[in-house]
Amino acid sequence: MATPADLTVLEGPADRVAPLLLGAVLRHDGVAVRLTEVEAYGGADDAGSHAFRGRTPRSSVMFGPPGRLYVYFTYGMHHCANVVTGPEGSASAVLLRAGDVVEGLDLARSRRPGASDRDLARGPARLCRALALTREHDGVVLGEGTVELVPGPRPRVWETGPRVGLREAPDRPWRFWLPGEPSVSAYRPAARRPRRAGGRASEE
DNA sequence: ATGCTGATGGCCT
DNA sequence: GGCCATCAGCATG
Repeated sequence: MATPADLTVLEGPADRVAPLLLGAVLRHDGVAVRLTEVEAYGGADDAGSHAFRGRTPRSSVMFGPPGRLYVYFTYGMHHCANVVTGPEGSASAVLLRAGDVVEGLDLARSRRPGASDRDLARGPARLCRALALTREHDGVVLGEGTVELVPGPRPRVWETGPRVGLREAPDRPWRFWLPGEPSVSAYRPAARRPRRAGGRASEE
């Protein structure tokens, strides 16, 4: 059994920690993923953060100490995982957007039927699926249970841009990724929902 | 390659 | 009741 990974890197604010997680390996239940794309959330004035309007049942883990997983459920079918960073109480976290499967390839394939290897963990919900992370893992302490995070060498280069799928704070370049990685998802501005045509003319 | 859209349910006002 | 830190499928160029 290996010594626990040093996670002191997580103690800083999310936008400073996020790029340092590029290249880190997250392992759970037979599959490990090397992170290639992440996003920072939280802090005092991030309108795009789940914590922006204060502590709620869903976001409460974000307000706790760094080194835990914050996993939420969205769109009625998808899970997304974050690593909570510091300082404690700042409600900061790094969303794990994409990675490469580096262990347990066959298991990951079986969890994502029909997906190409490149797509196995390309996108936050796909990454959770490949790693079998669900709301059951919300709040777990990294390294103490079945979820392990092993930081890699400090990345030397990365790129930044606006976060994906957010209407708020499109100007804040808090998405970080490794250049040239096939598993990095394409940028898409937040979809504005089509309102149902003009009013209530539609029937049921 | 890009673009739209439905699925589907928890979360929050 | 409206809004999603999304994805797959299908359409089109």
